[in-house]
Formats: sequence, C-alpha cells, structure tokens
Amino acid sequence: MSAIVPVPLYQAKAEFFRTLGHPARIRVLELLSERDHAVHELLDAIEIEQSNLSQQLAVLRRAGLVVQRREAGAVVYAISVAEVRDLLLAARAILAAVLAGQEQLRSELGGGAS
Amino acid sequence: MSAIVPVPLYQAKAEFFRTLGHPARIRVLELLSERDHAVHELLDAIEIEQSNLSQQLAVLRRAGLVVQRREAGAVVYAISVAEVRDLLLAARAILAAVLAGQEQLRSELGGGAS
DNA sequence: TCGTAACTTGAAGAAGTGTTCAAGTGCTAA
DNA sequence: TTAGCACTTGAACACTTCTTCAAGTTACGA
Repeated sequence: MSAIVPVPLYQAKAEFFRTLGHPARIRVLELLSERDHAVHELLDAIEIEQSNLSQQLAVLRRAGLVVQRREAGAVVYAISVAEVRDLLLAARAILAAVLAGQEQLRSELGGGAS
Repeated sequence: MSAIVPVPLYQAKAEFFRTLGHPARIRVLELLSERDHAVHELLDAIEIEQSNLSQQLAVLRRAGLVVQRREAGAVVYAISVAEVRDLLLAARAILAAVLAGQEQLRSELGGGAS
C-alpha cells in the first residue's frame, strides 16, 4: 500500500538514461555483462580510484541495474536485468550509425578540419 | 585529413546516453519516431517553453540524432538514425523489468511504506 | 584480538546541465 | 518594404552531478 508517486514514464526513462551517462558506469555494465566481477577486478580494469568506483557502483545499485553479494571476503557485482546487454548493443548500433553519418558529412563538406 | 581526437568508445557511449537523459528530449524522440513533426507540433505536445524546446532540439541535433528542414514556413524535424526506435524499445523493456523487480522487492519486504 | 585487505560512505568544492529571458534570424505575405 | 510568425541563439543564474578526501565498516588470517 505504499503511496508511490507516479513519476511520468518519460521522466523515468530520462533518469534511467542518465544513469548510463558516465564512462565508468558503462564500462562496469559491459564488464558485468560478460560475467560477474569482484570490485577489485573492476578496479583493475577501469583506471579510477576505489572510492570513485564505489560511488559509481552505488549509482547503478540505486537504479536497480546491478546487485551485490559477498563471496570469500570480496564483494561481487552482477547485472540484475539481463536486457541491459541488448540495450548496450542497440546503443552501439546507433553510435556506429551516427559516427558513420558524421564521417560522411565531413567528407561531403570537403574533408576540411573540424 | 581532419585530426579527429580519438574519444574512447565508452566515453562516446556515455555522452550519447546523457543526450537521452532529459524528459523533453525523450518525448521529442518518441514523437519523431512516429512521424516527422514541425516545431510547433512538438510544442503543442510537450508543455515546455518554445525557447527551451529549441535548446533541447539543438542538443539532439548536435548529437546527430535528428535533422532539421524547412517546409512551407515551418521547421520540420526528423529522426536521422532509424535505430533510435530500437533503443527506446530496449530501454522500455529494461525499465519494465527494473520496476517489476522493485515492486517484487517491496512486497517481499512486507508491503511497507517507501 | 589485532592487523590488514577490501570496500562503502559522507561531505565539500569543482565542473557540468537546465531553465529562462531578451535579442536575433529567416520566411512569407500584405 | 515592412509586419509578423516561427523559430534559434547567447548569456546568466540555479541546480545537479563528479571527483576526491577522510573516516568508517566488514570479514578474514596471523
């Protein structure tokens, strides 16, 4: 019976995309969509301070995209929503299309500088 | 031969997602993925000031997601990358999964308040 | 039980975004 | 050629998000 404030759907979507709007968080999701990782493994892969990584993991946790568990003295993270991988793939496709479009535009403009 | 600075891919992805991280921009993309719209049509649908809408459209244009054309005295916008629709659908699926997960968690915790 | 490795948290200043206002541009039509 | 509609732009201030530092927690091992 909790009184959930009905956040408009398009606002929920915007918040969700903002959650993905950080390089470290993207990398975490990409790594986790391969397999579960302990925090220190992520740390080895990501070039960021531990406390900063922890902050970013907290953002992903609050958004409900990842879950945490403790295992043999380490904290292990996992993707909680399998569809995340599809989203990352869709994003990759768009990005490729956009970048290709920009490249084409650039050459149509005569190969000039930026 | 333009000297393009090689932005790391995961940073480009993050920027891309941030572009989507605004309710008005999401609505614009949803409307445009149905059909092309003139600015004043978007304005009728979105409850936002004209200059603010214009700012948001500029963000989408800079990101290369929409294109502008002039038609009979009006400015008409269109999606430039067809895959945007797939992305919005993928996002909807994740959002549904995440919200369902939260709802389940809430009930497991005993139906308490937030 | 003490030390240490592995994380998380809170807080504060820096950096980045969003909203709004005023002014400007580009058509079209009288 | 001038009026007016449709839209864009620049700039300023408010607001949010990031990064970093210092302090705190948890669990294992000596």
